[in-house]
Amino acid sequence: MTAHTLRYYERVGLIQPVGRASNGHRRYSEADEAWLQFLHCMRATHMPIREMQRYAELRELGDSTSEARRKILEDHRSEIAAQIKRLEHAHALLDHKIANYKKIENRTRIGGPKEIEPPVNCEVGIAS
Amino acid sequence: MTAHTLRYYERVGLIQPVGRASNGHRRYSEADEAWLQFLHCMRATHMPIREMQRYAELRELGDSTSEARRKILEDHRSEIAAQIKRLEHAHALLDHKIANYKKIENRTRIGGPKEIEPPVNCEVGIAS
DNA sequence: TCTTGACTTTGAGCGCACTCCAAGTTGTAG
DNA sequence: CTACAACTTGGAGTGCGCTCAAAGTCAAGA
Repeated sequence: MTAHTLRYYERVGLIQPVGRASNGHRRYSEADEAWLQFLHCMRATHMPIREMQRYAELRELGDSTSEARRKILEDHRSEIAAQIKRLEHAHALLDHKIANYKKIENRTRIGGPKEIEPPVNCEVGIAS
Repeated sequence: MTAHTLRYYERVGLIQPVGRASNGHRRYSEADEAWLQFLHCMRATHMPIREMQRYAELRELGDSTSEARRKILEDHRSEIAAQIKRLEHAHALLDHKIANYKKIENRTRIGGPKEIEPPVNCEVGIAS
């Protein structure tokens, strides 16, 4: 996280105005750091800034917003689960395609294969 | 994928100029569709358009670019693996936090707990 | 014949999340 | 005392990936 980003997050209300040293420089408390780490983790998993703002806002309002906050987290958790699924699917697809590329490279280096193999585009989405 | 996006992809060279019906409307072949599906899968896993362009370009150049293309796919596969790791970490974190929220909600509804439990912020990044 | 709707084009516009610029202040090292 | 680095501010700029607007063409249906 860059200093620019930290200031940006403060500007847009993701973090409360942070403590200052006597010279006016920002001093991040451990609580600030933990919160920033959490924000970072949410951003790294593509939670929109808007949603993080909403969460931060509720957090400021205190314990009565607990359920609303939990719902936000649950929604994001679902989103994460969906992302994982997409990624795993793509990962498998790439395994398939990479293996296919290797096969092709061997063919062209050493010569034709002993048997004619079917084109490996036997699955949707394997198009070269 | 919207029609807008399809035209955009054609404009930026992700797909070759596609066939037309007699009235000038685009007609996507099955090969086009398979390729688009692949592109969609890559985008859904955050491959940048730039990299997809590079891949498409190599693909047009024919078999001699096989290794370069494979490298692109391998790089993206690594990227995907890293993403999965991040997501799984975040998922576990959210499990933790959501459980904690539920605990808090039960406490406030029913009354104090029988025993004083330690605050659940026992791990980095669990800050409310 | 007229209307409707789906497509066509070029080029501009938008939302997101930063990212940087310019000008100013402060603390430290030489 | 001077130079420099590291911070401060408000506001502007950037890059990505779409997304839409405006004006035009064409085919089918009432």
